Amino acid sequence: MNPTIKDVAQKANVSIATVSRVLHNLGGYSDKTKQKVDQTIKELKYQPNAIARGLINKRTQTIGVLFPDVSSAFSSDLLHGIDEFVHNHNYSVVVCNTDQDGKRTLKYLQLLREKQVDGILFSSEVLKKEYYDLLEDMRVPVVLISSQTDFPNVPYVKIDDFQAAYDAVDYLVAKGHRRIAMISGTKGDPIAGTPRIEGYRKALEAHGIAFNSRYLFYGDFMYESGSRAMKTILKKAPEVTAVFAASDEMAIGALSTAAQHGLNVPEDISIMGYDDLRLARMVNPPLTTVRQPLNDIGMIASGKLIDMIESGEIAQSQICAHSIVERQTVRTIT
Amino acid sequence: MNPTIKDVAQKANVSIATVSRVLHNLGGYSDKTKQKVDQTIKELKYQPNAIARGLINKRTQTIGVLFPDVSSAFSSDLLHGIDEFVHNHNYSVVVCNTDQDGKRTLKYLQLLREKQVDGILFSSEVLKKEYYDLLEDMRVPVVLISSQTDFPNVPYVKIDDFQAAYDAVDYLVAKGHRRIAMISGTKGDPIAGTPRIEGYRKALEAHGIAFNSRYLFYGDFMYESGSRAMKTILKKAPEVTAVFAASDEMAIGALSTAAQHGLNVPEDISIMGYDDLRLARMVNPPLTTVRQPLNDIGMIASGKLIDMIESGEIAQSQICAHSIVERQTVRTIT
DNA sequence: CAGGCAAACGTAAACGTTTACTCAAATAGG
DNA sequence: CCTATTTGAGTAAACGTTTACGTTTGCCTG
Repeated sequence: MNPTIKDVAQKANVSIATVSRVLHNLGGYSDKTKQKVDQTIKELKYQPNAIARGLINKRTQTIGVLFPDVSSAFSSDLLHGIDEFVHNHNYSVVVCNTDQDGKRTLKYLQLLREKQVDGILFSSEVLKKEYYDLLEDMRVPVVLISSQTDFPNVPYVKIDDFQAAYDAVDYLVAKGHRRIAMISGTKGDPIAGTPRIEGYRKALEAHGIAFNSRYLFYGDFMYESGSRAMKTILKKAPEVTAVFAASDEMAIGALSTAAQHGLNVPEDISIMGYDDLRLARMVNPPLTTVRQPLNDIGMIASGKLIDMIESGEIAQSQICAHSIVERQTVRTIT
Repeated sequence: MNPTIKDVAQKANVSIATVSRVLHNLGGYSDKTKQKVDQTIKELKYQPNAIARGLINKRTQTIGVLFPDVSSAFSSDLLHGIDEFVHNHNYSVVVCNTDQDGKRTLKYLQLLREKQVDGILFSSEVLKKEYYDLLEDMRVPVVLISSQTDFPNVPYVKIDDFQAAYDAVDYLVAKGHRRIAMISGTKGDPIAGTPRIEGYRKALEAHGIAFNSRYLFYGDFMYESGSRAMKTILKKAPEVTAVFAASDEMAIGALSTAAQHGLNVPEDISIMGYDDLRLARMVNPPLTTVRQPLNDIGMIASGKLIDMIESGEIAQSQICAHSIVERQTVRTIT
């Protein structure tokens, strides 16, 4: 249907090898032939077939990206960075939405294997043994995003969750708060759960504030759960002056609930988020939060992955810098 | 490296044709051979190579999706629906972020061609002649999302923008508003711009309210532009009682600005959005808006595209139903 | 002017499948 | 028991590239 390299060769009266050579600037042909070939390529509007190429050099110039939820603001910020970097380096991205479902994840991994992707980016999920085994089998480089693992040869890029939470709470304390509640992520989550809780505890302790389990609440990172948690905070621990949420979405849920209960933020209660999604700037008042540079993280992870693909060497994990972005949901208590 | 069909054939003492046959349940082999083959497939952990398969049947089971901005909430809602449908039908998705840049778009189209995608989903952008020509050349089915075209053989799926805007304004009028401003999208945008403005005008006229160009403002669908527009509304047309924004993001920008100017929404001014992104529920007060069923639109468009790929026939365009979702940013004026 | 060498190009195998064609053995029909 | 048909299987071409290797030509050197 589409013209092939063979068509070009025939029309230009050369062999396909020659066409291939001029296509790749490999030398071994005269200027005259180059001209002739270039010319007929234009005439026929010839486009190389990446599939055929992939078959022979065992490279598809494609990477697979797995997200627990593509439609979340978190994932799409990451995806933006990934897409940009990856395309700039002549790769493409195929996205898969795991829905946090092990079966689905495994299925997608199989799919990516069949499609011969050159590497895999695995985001925001813990790398289970069964995933790891399959990945090992595939002999394909993997890098984790916003996650972490002890399995060998799997670098990750993320921020320091413990430190970020610590800094957030430290910030709150510096602003004069002492009765600080936390809306944590999913209970037992070893990546985005426990470390952030630990950061919260340790920061409290460092300032001589006893950890009070009545001030610790669990959500699932989503808006509704933040909203629910805030309701119980308001009921059971109304003396709290500040709430630290382990995600912006939960923080915003808390914010709305507070407002709906007639509280002013930050006058009556301070709220601090985690992530710095685009959202955080858009709510009102704008959310003070700890920033994960998601776009950069996406780019860095892609960079590492492509390095691994092209060099065959294992990249180093990287901890990116977080920062606190002060907006208007935290007040100073005097 | 990985075992191929040939390895399986050798180990099982059959020909590769036989292996291929049992792989595809084509019949023409005894139970005994099937068992033997299935067995060795398991032993070798054989996985078919989709690249080789793609080369021969000229199908990659992959579709390309172009977004102006993958990281927008709008795109990611669409992507969610697309991803789900597409994967359920044994295709994969490769995403491209055009940044609304013609050069980039063309480049991606080329890329998708080289990668031999089976079809293309083109979202939220007008199909320029140069894109269309290239697409024609590629001989690949295309369907437009949230866009429209007169070019033949390119179906689209979207809502009725004129009617949706009309209904929104009609709703506002029914609530007693008469001085209604509009924050429109990009000036001259033939899809998401003009028709919505027309809906606004016509709805006004239908109720005997004269269109007043002082009440029409232009943004670019993004948060900041809504915010800016609101500022000028407040300054130049403070008598306005309701603002209809052509996107949720702009509506939310307007909302924040109103709040920052000490106005209560909806008591002092009503605001209505357009899209019903996840965001709309999260701001506060929750945004009244006209809903585009983005997830469904993504699924429907994917369905049409896959139909076209598999049947070779051109699908019908489809206008999806919009609806007004009442939340708390519009008040009744008596 | 023979010999050698580089430049310019062609030949063909390989990548891992699918599938049209062929063929032998088994079975069925008369 | 012989022929016709079906069943079970193998052979090889094809998909569109890349690339190792081979071949031809012309030119330079001694």
